[in-house]
Amino acid sequence: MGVTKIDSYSPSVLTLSEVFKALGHPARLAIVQYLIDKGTCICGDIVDELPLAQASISRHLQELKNAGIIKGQISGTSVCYCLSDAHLNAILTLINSINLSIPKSCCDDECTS
Amino acid sequence: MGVTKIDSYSPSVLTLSEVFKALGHPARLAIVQYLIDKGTCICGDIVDELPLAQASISRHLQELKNAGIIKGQISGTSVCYCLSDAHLNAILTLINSINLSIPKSCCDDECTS
DNA sequence: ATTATATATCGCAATATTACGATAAATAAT
DNA sequence: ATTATTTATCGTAATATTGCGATATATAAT
Repeated sequence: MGVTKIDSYSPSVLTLSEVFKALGHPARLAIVQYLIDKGTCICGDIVDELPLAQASISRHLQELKNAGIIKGQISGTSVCYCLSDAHLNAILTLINSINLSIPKSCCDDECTS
Repeated sequence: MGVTKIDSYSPSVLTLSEVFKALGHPARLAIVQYLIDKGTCICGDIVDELPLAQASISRHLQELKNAGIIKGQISGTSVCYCLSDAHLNAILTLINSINLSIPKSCCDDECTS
């Protein structure tokens, strides 16, 4: 995160920003959307889905787990992941359903730059 | 973002992950929460609120603007910022109202590590 | 026991982020 | 015109993130 002054923020802001940060990478968001669609996955499912090495997928899954977004259950040699919180599922489908429609220059006529 | 393979994701995943990424820093989330509370701010308001230099606050405001989360309107020597999308406000208050309750180890008894 | 399968971790290189002071730019006030 | 005031940008150093191959670990199958 660069050189963030992590001690200067409230715990709730820190926790919530960690959740957003975890969702703020396209690979991890794609994993979450896969879970919204299919319910569960194992690491290999995502390896087949995204153009990343197995080690990289595993790292992304760990980060989602650390942020509390997914949880994993060991099942034989594999680990079955799912969304850890029903609220999160609701939030994400809500966000997806909304027309975010964010043009890169939202207000060129009234903004500084 | 390190070495992300940015060409391998759908535009919607990329856009949405950029929004999350922008919210994924405590200073920027604190700015957004300030805007939810007060409606508007100028750069100096946030400089008084957070323990960061003016240059750093300005950079964070630019990033929120680039992600389409806030917009700014020039007013004299200052720039008045506000949330750019009513939906976003709704999403954020929703998220804040939900008991996210994300323990760091959500499922130690069933997880790999 | 050996081999196959699945996931996690290590070590490294490339890149991105963060923060700061200094400075530029642009309007407002005297 | 000069001086404040406010925000944006530049340059730089410190740190974090990302991705990969290689390897470790752990269960399942033969």
